[in-house]
This record gives sequence, C-alpha cells and structure tokens, in this order.
Amino acid sequence: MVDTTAESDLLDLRKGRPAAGQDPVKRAQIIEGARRVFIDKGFEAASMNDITREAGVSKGTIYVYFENKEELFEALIEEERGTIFKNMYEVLDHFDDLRHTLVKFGMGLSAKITSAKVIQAQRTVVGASDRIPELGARFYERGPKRGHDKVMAFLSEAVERGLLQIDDVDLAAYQFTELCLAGLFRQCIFSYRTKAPSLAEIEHIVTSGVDVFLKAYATEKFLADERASASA
Amino acid sequence: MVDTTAESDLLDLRKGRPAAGQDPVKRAQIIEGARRVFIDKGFEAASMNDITREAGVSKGTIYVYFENKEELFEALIEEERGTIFKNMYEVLDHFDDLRHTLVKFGMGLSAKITSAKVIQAQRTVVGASDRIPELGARFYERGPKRGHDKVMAFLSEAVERGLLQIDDVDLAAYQFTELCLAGLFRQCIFSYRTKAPSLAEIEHIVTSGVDVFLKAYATEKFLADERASASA
Amino acid sequence: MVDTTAESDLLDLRKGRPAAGQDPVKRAQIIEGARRVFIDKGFEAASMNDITREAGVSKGTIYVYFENKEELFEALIEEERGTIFKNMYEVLDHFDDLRHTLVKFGMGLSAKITSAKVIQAQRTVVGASDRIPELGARFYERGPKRGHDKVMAFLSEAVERGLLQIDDVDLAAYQFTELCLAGLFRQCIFSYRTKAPSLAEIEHIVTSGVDVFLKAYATEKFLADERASASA
Amino acid sequence: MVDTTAESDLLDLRKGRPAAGQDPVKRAQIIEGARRVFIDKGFEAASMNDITREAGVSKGTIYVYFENKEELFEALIEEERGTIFKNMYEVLDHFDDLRHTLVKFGMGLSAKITSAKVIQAQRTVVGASDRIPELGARFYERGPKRGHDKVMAFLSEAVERGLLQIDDVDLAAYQFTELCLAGLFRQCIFSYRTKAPSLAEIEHIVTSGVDVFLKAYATEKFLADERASASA
DNA sequence: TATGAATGAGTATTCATTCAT
DNA sequence: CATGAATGAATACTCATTCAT
Repeated sequence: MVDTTAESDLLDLRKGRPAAGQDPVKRAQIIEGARRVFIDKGFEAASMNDITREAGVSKGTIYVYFENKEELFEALIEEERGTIFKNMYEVLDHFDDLRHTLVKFGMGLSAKITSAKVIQAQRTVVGASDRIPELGARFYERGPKRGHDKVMAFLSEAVERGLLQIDDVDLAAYQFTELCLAGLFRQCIFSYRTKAPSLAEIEHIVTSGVDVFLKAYATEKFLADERASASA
Repeated sequence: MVDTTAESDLLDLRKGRPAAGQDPVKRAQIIEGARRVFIDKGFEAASMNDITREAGVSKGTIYVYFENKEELFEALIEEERGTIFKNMYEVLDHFDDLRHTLVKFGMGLSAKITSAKVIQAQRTVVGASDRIPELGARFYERGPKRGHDKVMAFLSEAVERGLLQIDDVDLAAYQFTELCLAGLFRQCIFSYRTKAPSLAEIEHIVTSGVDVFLKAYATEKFLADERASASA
Repeated sequence: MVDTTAESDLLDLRKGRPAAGQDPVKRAQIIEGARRVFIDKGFEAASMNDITREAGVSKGTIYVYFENKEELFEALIEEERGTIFKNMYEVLDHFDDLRHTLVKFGMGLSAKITSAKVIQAQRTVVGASDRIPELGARFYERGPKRGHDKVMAFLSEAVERGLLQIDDVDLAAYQFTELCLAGLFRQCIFSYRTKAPSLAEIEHIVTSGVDVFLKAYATEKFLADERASASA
Repeated sequence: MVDTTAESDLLDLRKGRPAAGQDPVKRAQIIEGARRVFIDKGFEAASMNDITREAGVSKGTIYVYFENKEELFEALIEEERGTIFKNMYEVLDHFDDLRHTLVKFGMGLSAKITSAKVIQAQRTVVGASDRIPELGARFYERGPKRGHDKVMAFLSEAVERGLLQIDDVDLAAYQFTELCLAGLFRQCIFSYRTKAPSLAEIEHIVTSGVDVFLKAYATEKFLADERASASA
C-alpha cells in the first residue's frame, strides 16, 4: 500500500490535499503508531497521547481519521488480521499429495499463529475482549473462523474424493488445527514461551499431528495410494 | 487482648499480633475482594476503591499488604490457579477402562477450562501478560503445565501397561488435551462464544477426540481387550 | 460571471470583486448560518464548524470576515435586533381609540418578546453579557430602549391630546410595558415557561394591564369620550 | 468563614476528620471558589480547574463533594437563592398601613433583584438555562415564584379585609411586582445599566408603581381610611 | 496500626484558530 | 482569495497512591 502511494507521489497523481480523514499515507502512519503503542501496552494502558507521539500526528488529526480509541484499535486489528491470514490458505488448493498438503498448511498455520507479532496482537485482542466483546468476536470470526471454513472445505473435498472418511467435518477441522498447534498457542499466549517455536519444532509437531489425524480419518484407498507412491 | 498478651508484650511487642501486612486472615480477605472485582471487571477496569469496598478493608490497609495494584493482582492469580485446577486430575488414577477414563478426564478438563469464570480469569491474565509476562508464565506453569505433566504421567503408565504405543509422550499429551478442547478455547477466549459450551457438546467433542487419539495411539492389545469387554 | 466582468477583469482585476471581508452577500450568508446555529445552540455550544456547514462557506472565509467567534456573534446580534423589533411600533401611529391602540400594541409587544425565538436570542445575549457587557448594552439600547422611546412619544402625544394625565412619562412608559408582560418575561427567560404564552393569555394580561394603566393615568375627558362611544 | 476555621482549630472543636464530602467548611470553601468563578465567567466558560485554583482544594476533592460541574453550580445557586430572598417577605406580615407596606416591600424587592451581585447570579442562571433548562426553572420556582405566592397571599388578605378589589389576584401580583421593577430588571440583566439603581430612584419608581396599583385596585373603603388618617 | 480524605497527574475527546495548498 | 486539514491547548472527570489523623 505504501509502495503504491510512493509511486503515485513520484508521478504526482495526488493533486492538492486529500480530503479530511482520506489521506491513506497519514492513515497508515497513525495505524503504524497505534500498532506500536497498542501492541506494546495493551488496549487500556495505551494512551491516545502515546499514539499521538508515536505516530507523529496531532491529537485532532487522529480524531479526524478515527472516531475514537476503540475504532482506531479495531482498524488496527482489521489490518493486522488481513496481514496475518493472507496467503495462508493457498496451499489448500492442491490435492495431489494429501499428507504433504496438510503438513505444509499446518506448518504455515502454526508458524503464523505462534509468531511473536501475531501472539502479541492476539494477546491485545483478548485483553480488550473483556471490555469490548464484539471486538474479539469479530477478530475470531474474520480470522480463525474463516480459516476454519477453508479447512472444512478442503476436508470435505478430500472426503468426496474418497481420501478421508469423516462424520463430523466441522469437528475434524477443529481437531486438525489443534493437532497442528498442540499446546503452542496456550504456551505462547500466556507468555510461558517467550519466543516463537522453531521451524524444526513446528515440523515435528505438525508431522505428528497430521499422522494422528490421518490414522483416524484416512480411507483404505488413501493408504493404498500412499503405499503405492512410496514404493514407486 | 488475651491475658497472656500483656505479659508477652513486655517481652515482645509483636507477639500474637501480626506485623504490618502479616495477618493471613486480612490478607485472604483482601484477596477475596480483589478476586470478585478483578474477575468481574478485568485488571484495568477494576478500581482499588471497588476492591476496598468488596474486601471491607481500608485503602491504606491494602497498601500495607500489597505494594500496588499489580502486585495484588499477581497474588490473586497465584491463588486462583490452585483453585481452578484442583481435583481435576483425580480421575487419572484409574486404569481399568482407558477410553472411559480419558473421556471422563477430557470432559472435566474441557468443561473447567471453558467455564465462564475460568475464561474470564484467563482473559484477564492474558491481557495482563503483555505488561507482566512473568505473571502469565507462572499461571501457565503452575496451572496448564502441571495438568500436562499429569496427563503425560498417565499416558506413560498406559504405554508401560501396553495399552498405548507412543513415541513422543510429551507431544501426545498436548495432542490429547487439544483434541478435548477442539477449538473451544480460542472461541471462548476471543468472546466468539459468549457462553460456555453445553455438556452435550463437550461430550461430543471429547468422545470424538478420544476416538481420534486412540486410533492413533492404541495398541492391538488395547483394541482386543476393548472388543472382548464389549462382546461380554 | 456576468459578461461584463470578463471585460473589467482586463482593466482591473479587483473591480467588481470586493476586497477581503467586504462582500456583503457573503457576509450576510455567514451571518445567516451563524444565526441558525447560535440561536439553536447558544454561544458556547455553537461550534465554528457548525456555522461553516450551515453558512456554506469555509472556515478561513469566516475568519476573513470576522476576527473571531465573539465578533461574529456580536455582528449577528446587531442584525437580529433590527429584525425582532421591526414593524412593532406602527400601531402606535393611530390615536382614534387609545385603549384599543394600547391593547393592540401591548399584545404585539408581549407576543414578540415572549416568542420562543426571541427568548432564545435574549437568553444567549444575557449569557454572553457577562463576558461582553457592551453586547447586551447595545442590544438593549437599540432594541428595548428604542421601543421604550416610541412608547414615550406616544404617551406624550396622548397627554398633549388631553387623554392621559402623566407626571413622569418615562416611568409611565416602563410601567406600561411591564404591565403588558406581567411576569411573562422572567418566566420565559428562566425557562420556567418552556413554551410561549398563548394569544388568549396574552390578551387577558394585556387587557388587564391597559385597564390598570388607564385607571391610573386616564383623564376625565378620555373616560367621558369612552363612555360616549360605548353608548353609541 | 476562614476565620471560623482558625478559631475552631484553636478550640479544637472539630474532632477527627469529617467524612468524605461531609466537611461543611470545605464545602463552603468550594462553593465560595465556585461562586467567584461562575459569577465572573458564566457557567460554560468557568472551568473546573479555575474553581480548583480559586477554592484552594484539589480536583478530586471537588468531585467528592459534588457529582459534577452542573451539580456544583446548582448547589451554588441554591445557596445564592436562599441568601437573596431571605427576609424579603417579613414586611408583608403587617397590614396596618397598606400603601406603606407595599412601598416598603416593593423597595426591598426592587433593590434586591437589581443589586449587582444578584443580577450577575441571575445572568449566569439565564445563560446556563439554555443548556440546562431545569436549572433555570428550579431557580425561578424556588425564588421569584415563591415571592409571587407571598405577594398573592398578601393581596388576597387585603381583598378579604376590604382594602382591595381584585378579580385576578394572580395577575395583580405579577402587575405589582413589575410596577416595582418598571424596566429596571431588563436594563440590568442586559448590562444596559452597569450599576444598581440608587435608593432614590427605586423609591421614585416604587412609590409611583404602588400609586398606579392602588388607583386600579383600591376600594372606596381603603381610600376613605387613608384620607381619614391623612387628615389626622 | 488502620483509616479514608485528599491529591493531582492522568484520561479521552473537542474545537477555535492557523496556514499550506 | 478561498479552502479545509491539521493543530494542540483546553475540557470535565477518574483513580492509584499518600499521609494526617
């Protein structure tokens, strides 16, 4: 987004001053400042003055772009969400190797969710959820929930293809996700782990998780196929 | 106030009367008030005045027992932990019916962790974790971690008894726990679910989770035993 | 915009276009917007942004025409005064029926002064008078005072015509006005009455007021005339 | 007030600390500061910080004694009202000389209402009435309205005694009051008069007002009595 | 020692005014 | 000249903490 702006600046496409609350550069600048402060201090402890200072804009300007503190926080989370879950589901488009696809997706998911940046954002949302429950709900709905739906769709497809045998696909999708995280989420969010898990660790966990998942849900057909391609 | 005091006062002015901030009854009284307020409102929104009122002690007294609001909150969480996870692990002492034991334990765990009260407390801890990371860490360590250890011990025992076949017991224990929660924790903590799951739902999830778990880890011996007892 | 302008622009770029703050149309436009906002919200609660919106001019332009908010308000009041008391005194031009003339005038006066709009304006002026005393003074001088002078002139004329017998015409004029308002002004300005008095009420008050006034000041000649015309 | 405190401190009559918001000395101190600021600047322009400074107490303390700015202002007005209208109606207890009583009462009323202090207070109330109409209403109700009722009672008594002949006592009471003020109130409240009228002026106005009033409402009996006592 | 009245720095938000465009 | 985005001082009010009683 910034890139595009920079580019248009070069071309001088921005004629005159942007309308109040409409300058995307300034908006981004405010959100960036807000991100630093909110992530660092949490919703309640973050003060609009801090954000003012961090963003390098005046108090009034923030209030032109955002109705109030809550809305600013929501906008930040909205952005964050987009960033976090972007490109995470593309890997689910391929069915050629089910196990490999699940591992690859699971690792991406696990790595993303437990990354320091994302954990902190989630911590802030959880903290704020107490006072603004809809905010947490919305975050979950448009983030984790959306991912869950993608996983469900993928599993359904695999069932149709005769690779998996699942009664409750919804539940199975949750099980899959949890098997990929296997304790990491709670450890991270409670600051028990202070740094993100290594890739090796994630691989170990996800490989095992997929194993468990397939032992429970794979069809004979899938296992036969796998044996065949392994011997090839 | 007791006759003996007069005498001992001469010898030791402190005896029989706790030093400042040392009376465990008053301390407990303060923590009890703090619990109600913190759980009800979250860390930031809870005011020391609320706690004062709820605990029935004066402002000054609280500050004799606890350096500040944060320290009081820490002390409360320290206590809370113990209470939440108490009695949860007793069911793991029985091995006569592995599947049944796992389901029973899993349901207890799932119900506890997703109960409104406990979710509230966890939300508050997560929110505060950002500012006081050790707090979350300690909470996790002495709560979830301890439970995890119990599960590990249980699984190890089952392995030794030839009922389960597990390479990485640590990981398997995490997998088991997560299978029992299957999405509930994240849904609850983000306020996506605003009320605790029903017992029926928990039963459905846990039964399926144990199923998956056993399909992955149960030995032939266990399955044979189960078939036998089923036909009996 | 008119064709002739194009020509004169060549000769004199300023011609036809008023200097800064000199265009009476724009000035009127601003005042009209200010009127709506100030009357509606009072001095303090009215925001320059509201006026900007209502007047359909930009912030900067207002500040070209008026030094600041206070000065704009003063200009508005200056105008308002004229509008409020316009046409109120015409009825005083007729002497054919003194009692009737007094009642008619008194009713117009009373209705005007206690009308919602005018009360609002007066309240705003009174409120602002504390900070800008000249403002209230000027309002009174060119409004109520001017009316008082008209009443005095009328009463003097009536005295000369032998209809009234008055020592202190100045005082009598005040008395007449007050008798026509009889408590209404204070009730309205203090918001004790939240809506303007009805015409019937005003008629009752004014009729009685004129009665009192004439009992005190009417000459024998006037009374005789009145009796005569009544019997006719 | 400060003196009293110093004195009682010497005598040590104030045992212990008064309860929060209960110390009448501090309350008076706050109201005194508020009076100065509110009277000087009007409701809106007065800031709680100003009052804090003027009263010599901390922000928090004010908010212990008064819920908010509005309530503080109301408390001040409540006080002011009491002070203003105190002892004003005692003179109405005597009927021995109706004219004299009316003049005496009218002069007290007129002097009071037009005194600088009272005018300023009324101006502040009128200004605030715009935003808080109930406030003005309450002021009127418990101040001017109460006075009006006393006048009505007095006039009714006079009617019963056969001294006056009045159809609408309510209206007559208003007429009497207005005749005593004869323009002064509006002149003062709009800052047209910047200082209170002299006693001589008030006497002139009230004497004339009572004259008009009695010419309109006095019975033959009263006039005969007066003539009699005059010749005596 | 316990109390709770007092403190004042801190909060989010508003709005008259300025000045680059 | 006109514009309206940006400014930041000012607002009412809160609350963790202190300290005289």
